[in-house]
Amino acid sequence: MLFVNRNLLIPAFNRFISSAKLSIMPPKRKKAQADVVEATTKKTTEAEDEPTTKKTKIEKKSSTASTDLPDDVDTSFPTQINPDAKTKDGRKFTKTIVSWNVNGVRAWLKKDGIDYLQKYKPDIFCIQETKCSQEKLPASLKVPDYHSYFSSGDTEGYAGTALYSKEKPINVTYGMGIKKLDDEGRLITAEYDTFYLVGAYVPNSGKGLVRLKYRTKEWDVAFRDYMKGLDAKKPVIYCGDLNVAHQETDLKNPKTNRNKTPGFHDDERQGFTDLLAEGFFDSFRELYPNARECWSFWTYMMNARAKNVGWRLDYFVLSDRLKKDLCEHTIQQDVMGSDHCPIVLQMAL
Amino acid sequence: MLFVNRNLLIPAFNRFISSAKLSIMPPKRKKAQADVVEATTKKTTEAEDEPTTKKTKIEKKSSTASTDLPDDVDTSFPTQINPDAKTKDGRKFTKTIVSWNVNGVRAWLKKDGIDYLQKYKPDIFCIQETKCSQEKLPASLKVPDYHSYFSSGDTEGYAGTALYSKEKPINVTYGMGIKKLDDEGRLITAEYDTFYLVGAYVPNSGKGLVRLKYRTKEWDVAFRDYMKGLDAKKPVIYCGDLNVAHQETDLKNPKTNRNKTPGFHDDERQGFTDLLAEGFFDSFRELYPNARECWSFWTYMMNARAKNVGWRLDYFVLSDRLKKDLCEHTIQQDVMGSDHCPIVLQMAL
DNA sequence: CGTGCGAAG
DNA sequence: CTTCACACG
Repeated sequence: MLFVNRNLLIPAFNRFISSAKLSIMPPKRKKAQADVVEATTKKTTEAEDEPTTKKTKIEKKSSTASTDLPDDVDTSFPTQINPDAKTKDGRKFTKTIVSWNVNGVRAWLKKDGIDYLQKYKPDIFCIQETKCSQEKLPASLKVPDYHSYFSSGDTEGYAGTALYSKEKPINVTYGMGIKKLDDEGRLITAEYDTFYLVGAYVPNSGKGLVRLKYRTKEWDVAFRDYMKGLDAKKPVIYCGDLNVAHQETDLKNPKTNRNKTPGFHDDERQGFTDLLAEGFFDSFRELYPNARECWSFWTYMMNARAKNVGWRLDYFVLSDRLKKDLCEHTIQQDVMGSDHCPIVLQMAL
Repeated sequence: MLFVNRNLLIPAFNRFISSAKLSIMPPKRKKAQADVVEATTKKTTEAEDEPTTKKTKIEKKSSTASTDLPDDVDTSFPTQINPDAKTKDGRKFTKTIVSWNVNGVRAWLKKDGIDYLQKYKPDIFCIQETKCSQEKLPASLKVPDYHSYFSSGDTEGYAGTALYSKEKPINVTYGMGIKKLDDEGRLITAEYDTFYLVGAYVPNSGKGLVRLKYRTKEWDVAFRDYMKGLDAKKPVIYCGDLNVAHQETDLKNPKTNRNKTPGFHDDERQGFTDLLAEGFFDSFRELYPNARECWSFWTYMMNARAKNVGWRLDYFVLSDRLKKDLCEHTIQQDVMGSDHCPIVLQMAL
């Protein structure tokens, strides 16, 4: 009969694999990315993440970095969790916290994303962009051994966050108590004995930066106050998709994206700087100031992940007084299931 | 690594097959359908195609039909094209004409629907519900040996028809010359030496029959006039998705759908009757007045095709004076790629 | 259920 | 590119 040509299944199956569930090959890191040759028939769409520079660069020995560094400086960072992570002064970690923008919790579920919990058993698991109203949350999101909390906004299928916790928090709150900023389900705060855990999906400034003002003048400002308030009571662990690449080394193409693409506008970067100035630190950069290609996000467009053209948008930002308890920060770049990958914080708390 | 469990691929692959490209099993016809047991956890959604009757019917020897007939009456009809089809008076067919509602020409293309042309090489091939504006028509829709004509409406991705012809028609027109009815790309007329070929996607009356008036009082009325006009000049072959099940034997569940579901409202049926009264005939019923389960459409919902709960919505309606040239009418129920299947007319012209 | 749109990222 | 909403069938 028509359509029963079994041979047709092979390429279809391959397409199926590469498109959907799983990727066998992790993205190549630490390889000369400046040499990646652009497709010759490049449709000048938005050039978002692709530099238009085609100058035949003189090859360097190990030109892995988007910002140059002497060859003897260690630019590496961990992408695999260290089961023996310790603080500087030798105390072993006691808590594992994960943050992951899952880009649609229902799609992520179909890709068996939830298995992550079974496999890595973090103490706290924050996810962003659930894109799912309370009513439509699949039952399979409930997981044994975890208390779970879901926040969804007013607009169906937009934004939304969730928090899983082995230990039942003392208290869980949603938003920062400001109506205008709390209607998109972007913020969950869990209070524990010795710290606050804040999971956030910071508003994207939008195409054409149409929402830049809302993001920087409203959200960032109010959120800074919110963090100060918490920090005055207990130290804070703040994590999530912060929708900003702080420095030039936090995205592949700083030159082409600066003040053009949401996530790398000077105002967004300044907002992050201002937050840190209030007594917080970027735990990843604390541990790996010279790390390069440390992306946690690759746009689905233009094959960015395969080419490792990415951004670091996901962070653990901690109260300064937690610095002594910091053990490790991992970026699990080979875990698939979203356009972001999970980031993992290990603390001795 | 996570997500590399090869065993997970098997069910995923099965789901992939059954959902998308191809179905290995043709729908079971001519089997006792009245005995099909309803799923016990039946969510009373709309009961559209499912009778709510659960009375334990007394089994009949061969209760294939939705309307009862003596056991010795032939209720069969061809689902495979007859390469030797002849007229009543023994003249072999010279022309093969196919009509198929493809439910999105781009999705249909991905399912290799276009291969149908290579395989069956009809002289004329009419498709409905292309759901594609002119600009977005994929290049692969152009096929060697065929002249092709595409009509698309004003609203993106809605309705639309096309016509392929081996022989170049004398003339091709779109619509019936009435602005209000011509803005959805529903009608293509090709003039040949000895006949007109009209391919149509008749407006669906819509959920809640919100568009019943437009369909019956405007479209049906105007279209009858249009047909009369053509028929006055040359005999007409009119085909397409007429969005009506004419008689009770033209759908699985006449009782539950009558005057409720679009396609089986008395006004729609009357419209069809009125058209025939102008000097046309339903070529399928002419050849197979007692045929049962002769569906050309199964809703994607409720597993209707697997259960063979369908409708005959696709027709070849011919000018009475073509009756002598009629050879065969096939309903290719095992050709997949849409929620409709192709219907095939063979004529000695 | 499945197709296509349009918004969002 | 991929998600989701919504419309339509």
